[in-house]
Formats: sequence, C-alpha cells, structure tokens
Amino acid sequence: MEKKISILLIDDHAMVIEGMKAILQLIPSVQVKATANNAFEAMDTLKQLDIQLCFLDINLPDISGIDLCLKIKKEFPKVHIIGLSTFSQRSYIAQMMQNGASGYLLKSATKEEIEEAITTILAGKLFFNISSLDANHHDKNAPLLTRREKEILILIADGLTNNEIASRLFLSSHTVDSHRKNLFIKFDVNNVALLVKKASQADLL
Amino acid sequence: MEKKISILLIDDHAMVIEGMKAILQLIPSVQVKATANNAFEAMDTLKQLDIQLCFLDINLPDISGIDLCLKIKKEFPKVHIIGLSTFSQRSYIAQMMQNGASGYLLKSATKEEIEEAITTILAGKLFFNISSLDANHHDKNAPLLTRREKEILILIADGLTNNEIASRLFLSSHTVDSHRKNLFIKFDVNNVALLVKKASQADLL
DNA sequence: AAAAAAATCCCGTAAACACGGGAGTTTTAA
DNA sequence: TTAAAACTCCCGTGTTTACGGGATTTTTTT
Repeated sequence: MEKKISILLIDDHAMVIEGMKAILQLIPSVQVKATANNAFEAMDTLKQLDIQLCFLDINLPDISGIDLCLKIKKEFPKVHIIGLSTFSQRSYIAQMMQNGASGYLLKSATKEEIEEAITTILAGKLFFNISSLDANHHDKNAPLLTRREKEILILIADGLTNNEIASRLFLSSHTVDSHRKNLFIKFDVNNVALLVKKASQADLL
Repeated sequence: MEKKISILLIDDHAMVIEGMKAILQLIPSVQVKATANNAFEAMDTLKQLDIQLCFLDINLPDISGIDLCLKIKKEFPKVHIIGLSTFSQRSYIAQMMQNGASGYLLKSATKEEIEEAITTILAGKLFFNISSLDANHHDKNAPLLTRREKEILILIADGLTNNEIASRLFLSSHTVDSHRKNLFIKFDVNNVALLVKKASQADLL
C-alpha cells in the first residue's frame, strides 16, 4: 500500500467539514490531514503540510473559493483542487475550473461519487459530475466579471455614487463610470436597480 | 438516564447529514433515529418512528423546507423542528419559524450551539441563534410594507422610472415618488441601489 | 364616529445617472 | 512577441433621482 492521499478540507460550514470527514474516513486510500474555515487558514496549512488534494468550498468568508483556487494554484501548482458547491451555486463551477480546479462535487455527492472524483483527478484527469448538473440547468447565466468590475459592482450595490467609489478606490470618476457602463452591458441592463437585482440573484453581492 | 431524544435529520446534502450525525454522536442525550433526503422520506419516517425532534433544511429537492415544516407541524404537532440554513439563506428563517419551527441553526453551527438549541427547544422554548445572525446583520428585519409599496418596490427593482411606473399604475409620478420616498425611509436607505439590495436580501422581489 | 394609516397629488433644486462618444496604458494570454 | 483583454481616463447632454418641503382624499382601525 502506498502512502495515503493527503487531503485538506476548506469550508466554513462545520457540518460540511464533518460530513466530508465522515465520508472520507470510509475511503481507505485517503486521509484528511487538515481542515480550514477560511482562505487564510487554508494557505497557512498548505505551507506547513504536504497536501495533495483540496476540497474547496465556493463560498468562503474572507475571499471567494474561486479566487482562492487561483491563489492556491499559483503558489502550489501541484495541489489538486476539487470545488464544492451546492446545487444553486453550480453556475460558478465553470469559473472555478477556469481557475485551476480539477473537478467539482455538489455537496449532495455520495461516497461513490467522491471516490470516483478522487481517483479520476489523482490520475491527472478532470472530473465532471455531469449527471448532477444537466438535471436542472436553466442557468442563471451570471456574466463573467473582471476583478475590478466585481469590486465596483459591490460598491454600487452598497449605494455609493461614482464619485464616492472613485475616491475610495483612488480612481477617476470617469473610470468608475466606464466600469459601470461595462457592467450594464454585461448584465444587459440600463439602470442600477436592475443591475443590483440581477447581481443579487446571481449571488454576486 | 432517560430515554434518548430521538432525532430525524432532513437534508439533501449527504455531507450535512453526515456532519450533523458526527456532531450529534458527541451529545449523549440524543440519538439520530433516521435521516431523509427529501420531504417524502421525511413524512414516511415520521409516520413509522416516534420522532421528537427534526433538523430540517430550508432547501429540499421536492418541496421547500419551509412548506414541509408546516406540513409536519400539521400532522405531527408534537414534533419539534429546528431549521437548518446557510448564512445566505438566513432571510428565510422567519418564514420557517412562522410555520412552526422552534428554532434554527446555521450550518456553520458548533457542537455547543447545537447542544444548546436542543436543550432549549426540548424545554419548550424557542431557540434563537442571535450571535450568528447579528454578526453581519444589517437587518433581515424587512420593514412592513403596504400593498402599494410592495407593488412599486418591485417595479423600481425592475428598473422602471417613476414616470414609467406612474403610467403603468395609472398614477401621477408624484404619487410614485411619494411611495418611493416612504420605501427609502422604511428601508433606511437613500438610493435605489441599496434599496434593491436590501429588498432582494429580504426576499421581497 | 373619530383617529390613524394609507394612498393620492404637488413643487423646486442640486446632484447623480444614463448614454453617446473617444482614447491611451498596462496585463494577460495566445 | 503580438493581439486581446482589462483598466484607465475624458467629455457633453438630457434625464432622472434624491430630498426638502407640503396637502388632500380614501381606507382602515379603534
């Protein structure tokens, strides 16, 4: 028997952590080496321990799992990442994969699916849990936003004016306005009200 | 020692079920008698077994946890129900409580919180996990709106201008503006962006 | 029937937005 | 290394909002 596959669980929901642990204990070839409730803890653990595989929640308290994914992959390219999402968050999976995740699982995944995902990914392949996705996919196609756009979107939704955003981000109000215009185009709207509504529905706020 | 408190876990996320189980095993006074992935299974189990306490997820595949809560309470009024939700779903908690739940827990709850919830509720009281809610809350205390205000709020969030709303509702734009002003006061905001954001978070759209 | 709440309508002004353009620089990806 | 993409900045114009005041008429509640 080779050494067990070392795993790090990253999720802020205690129950999900416990649940994953419980399921992973049933799989002899793996071992949960550590868990993390946020991005900071996660990065810290990766520096300390020799982790092969991360289970990474899409939503984290400090930075989004999607961004963390990118960060992990930059600093620790050899670490494999499996995204965790709920069914309603499935639209973000593509972004996670784009940021270097090797696969994803819904939180409703069974032991067998988890096992399959692990072996597939450790073999260097990508794991797509297609069945669970096609089921209901009338996407809420949230547009892909740039970092700046996300940043400004949130400030807009917080009710700041262009000028306020500009001075907070040390930008010209014209720049803010440009981003705002691009947000309008990407969301296909023509005013803040609809922008905020759609962004909120896409869980972007 | 009395008989253990019999518990039914209702959640479609395998990991949450496993996580709750793992945590509840650490509490000697309780016993997880069964688990259910959906409403149908849940009702079936309640008919078969003598369940004292349900942990019920807000989102279920067949009917919403909120509706199931009502259903359970109608058929089995003596069963206590603790709602389970993620932080982003906290706005639904009020509905769950209204449908007969005795309390709720966030899925990030600790063993101690879970334990406290159980003892509080079994003692016949309601359990409010105030700390986890206040933390970030601006208010999911959605203000009470009049019929007209709700109507206009939705149109505002759809991006209509005062004039457009006015002509759609056969009102003067001044009237619409008055309602808009009242909405601002009730939501304690000073612009549409925040209004829509808060309304969306309060699930009013 | 009286009081309270909701709904309707009016006005003026400064600030902010929506939208049409255009253009240079820096970063990322091919 | 080269082409996109992202980010930055600028302007002018008409529209709409935000917010300060009101007031009157329905409807609901007590």
